[in-house]
Amino acid sequence: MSETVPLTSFRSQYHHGDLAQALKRRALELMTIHGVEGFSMRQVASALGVAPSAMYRHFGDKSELLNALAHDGFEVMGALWLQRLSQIEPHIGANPALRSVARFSAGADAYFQFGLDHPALFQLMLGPFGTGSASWVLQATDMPSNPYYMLGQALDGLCEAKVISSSARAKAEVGAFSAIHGLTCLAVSGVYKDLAPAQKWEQLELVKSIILGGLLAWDQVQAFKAGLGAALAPGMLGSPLPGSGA
Amino acid sequence: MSETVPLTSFRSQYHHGDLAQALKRRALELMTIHGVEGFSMRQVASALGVAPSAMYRHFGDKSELLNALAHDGFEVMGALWLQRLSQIEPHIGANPALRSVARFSAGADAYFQFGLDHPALFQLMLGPFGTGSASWVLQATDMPSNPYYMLGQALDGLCEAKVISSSARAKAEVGAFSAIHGLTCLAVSGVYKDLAPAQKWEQLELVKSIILGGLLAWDQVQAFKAGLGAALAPGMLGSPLPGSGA
DNA sequence: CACGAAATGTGAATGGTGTTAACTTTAACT
DNA sequence: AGTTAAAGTTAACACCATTCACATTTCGTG
Repeated sequence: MSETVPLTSFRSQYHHGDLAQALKRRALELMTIHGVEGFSMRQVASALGVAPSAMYRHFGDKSELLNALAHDGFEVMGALWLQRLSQIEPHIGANPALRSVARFSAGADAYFQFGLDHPALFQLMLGPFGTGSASWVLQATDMPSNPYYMLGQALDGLCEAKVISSSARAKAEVGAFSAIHGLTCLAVSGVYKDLAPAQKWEQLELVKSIILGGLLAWDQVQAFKAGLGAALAPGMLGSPLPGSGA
Repeated sequence: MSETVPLTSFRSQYHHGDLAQALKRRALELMTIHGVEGFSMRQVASALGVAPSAMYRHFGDKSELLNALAHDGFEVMGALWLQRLSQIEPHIGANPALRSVARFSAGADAYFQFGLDHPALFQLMLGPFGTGSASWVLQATDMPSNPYYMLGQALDGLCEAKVISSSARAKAEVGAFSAIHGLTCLAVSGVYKDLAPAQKWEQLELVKSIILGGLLAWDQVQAFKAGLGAALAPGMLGSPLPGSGA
């Protein structure tokens, strides 16, 4: 009986059985160790005992491999998000308002935790690397495992539970995502990167409070800013002043 | 009269007069064009018509050059911040509350504008590059041209004008900085990078509203979260759930 | 079952990179 | 003027991504 599928787990010589997969695994390992910038094709090839040129049968390019890694990373993040949601489910009671806040909070936790657990991968997915796989996040708006989409659902929940007004809901995505993403960046590879994990989680708590408060007080702030706009010269607020220099 | 300072602006041959400076200028130009990752020592050397090894008389390392660039960048950002402040000064009236809000807003504008104007430099200063010059921001807390320090002053202003409570002030830095930094990252090299400038500035307006609202409603949210904490299992909120997988 | 075709891996080579070492030229200071 | 240190040069090393011609293995099909 000749099996059509190659099932030998260790390959004696020439053919590896399932490179591409092994390649991605090793690449992720090495990237986790050496960071995104310190990552090299030749290293992963040699770590698998394979010629560097062999990789190009499976990934036409370095960026193609990194994109594959990033794509897988989004699914891992999405799974973590869902896992967090189901983990809190038995404990969040029946109050719709509290439920919606807890689910929003769990989502933020998932995003943050993913960054802390997989800093290099996070950087690859949402940082300035990988041939711009980040803009993918905005486009596939209907796909789960898209953090932007999942955040939107959490905000919908807050709105339906009357925790935030629908006018706040309409504008909430950018601010909420910016704050959570910004803190994650700072905690992973920025200003806060040397803090202890417990402190990082406390900071996430602060950020979530700001977001929630900002959405709660949305209409109040709009009124405030209207008064401010009257006090300022028109167009002074929130526009690029001329003469910035290069 | 033999001048001790070399004042010839064009160097005929061997000695350049003031490399190091010219090096930094060219490096910044090339980095602006090719991005941080596409930046190369040899390119800047050849752009100046100089041997690659000549650079190492002035910068012991690539990272040393990048750090010098980042350091200069912080001063440019600080200058831009001050410039924005002085530009709005004649227009913001006498109302202390409105004044403090306008100054906070101007600071956020400066940070954001710097990112849009100098994306590569911004990335170098506060992104995952440059041998961690980012953590410098937290340390030199008394130095002007430190955005974290300047943001702190803006928040102090809001507190003194009674726009936000002192308890909100005490916790405000992280959330405010995260949100502004996060949006700047996303606009420069992330999810929002392909949006038109006007749209980016609108988004900054949303982020500022969230921050301001979050600080305004701070105490209200703390009460809310206290109720939420009672509804949830203890320690469920804002802690890394176990079993995240690798 | 055999045999050609397609898939997969190898070795060597190209051009680019950061960095160093030994050497040369210029400026600076007695 | 002559020594010394600064600042630049050439040549080399090790590493990198990528490619091309070639070798081997697997698969589909006669």
